[in-house]
Amino acid sequence: MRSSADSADAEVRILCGPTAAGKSALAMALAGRFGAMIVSADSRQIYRGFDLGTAKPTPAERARVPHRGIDVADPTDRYSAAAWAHDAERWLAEGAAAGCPPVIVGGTGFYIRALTTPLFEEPALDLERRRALERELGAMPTPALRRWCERLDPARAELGRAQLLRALEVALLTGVPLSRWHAHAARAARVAGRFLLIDSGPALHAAIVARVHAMFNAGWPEEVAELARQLPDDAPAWNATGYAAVREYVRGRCSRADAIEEVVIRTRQYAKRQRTWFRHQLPLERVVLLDPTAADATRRAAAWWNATPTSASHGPWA
RNA sequence: GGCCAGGUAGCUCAGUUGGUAGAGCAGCGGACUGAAAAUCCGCGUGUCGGCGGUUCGAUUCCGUCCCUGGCCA
Repeated sequence: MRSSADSADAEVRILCGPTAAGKSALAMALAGRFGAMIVSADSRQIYRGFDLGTAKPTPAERARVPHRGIDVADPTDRYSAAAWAHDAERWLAEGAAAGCPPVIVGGTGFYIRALTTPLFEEPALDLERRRALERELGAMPTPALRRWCERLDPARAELGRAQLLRALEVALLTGVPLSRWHAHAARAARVAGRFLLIDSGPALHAAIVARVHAMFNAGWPEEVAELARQLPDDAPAWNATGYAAVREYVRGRCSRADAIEEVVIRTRQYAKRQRTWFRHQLPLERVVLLDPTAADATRRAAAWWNATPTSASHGPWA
């Protein structure tokens, strides 16, 4: 049935969910079965050298299944959701050209949404003014930023520091509040997606503990010691979960046990934020939930893979 | 065995000159348009170690017992 296969490919398949839930293993299984290409939607796996602590696919896995979205930025670079969405369109086209149906796999929901629901069309910003402004705003305490934002773009004033900085930057550089840009400069989506939301539920906490121990045993501290030798402490890649704690450990400022405990806590908090994000930010009618530890998980994942866009919306709910 | 210091939220502790208690961390919920593994917001009933006594009223004062740590035997 040629036509049904074509329509199934019209929407890109997206595996998402909290960290350590088992997305990668499932993606590898699906890719092996359907000859797919994996496109990583992970804001930390993009950084070269940050391997063990980001649970990056191993060289062996990358030899077995073609991957994109890994090792595409230097740890001192500031990557972005917009950059990922732009690059991802290219990667998806590469997969199609090679005859590999692409599957997006990752926990960075914001990146994925930037692809399926594009960010607004940003006007060209004066680079020099932007740098100067960044320096000035960066030195201000968060409450001051908030007060200023209440004047320039009140709709954004309740958000976090990073969002306040962005709102002020856009308002001051373009003369138009960011929330107004959002309302009037929307872009049409070029990629539609359907989602398999992977979550192992109550088993996730234990899985995180096991994974953190495995990372330490695999030589994560050695990786961090080497990175710390080469990179400034404020390189953007360092704010990957746990890396700062492991750096403290390799510098002798805390015990191995303390570092492990800290990383476990940070990872759980991260997984919780991801759950909240996926629970509220995804288009529900395009989402199928799956517990990868369930007995029939592989069968159900394959069924999701083969479902046409129409049947996906009536698909099985976990 | 004796002396001293403690026993209050999951953890570390504060406090109540007697009117049943609150911080940090953890946890839970939420926000999220070019830093997103980021950045923020909200949420605190717990036999105040047990049992007696004094008191209108005890987590607080007294007695006793139990537990933990330290010192002395």
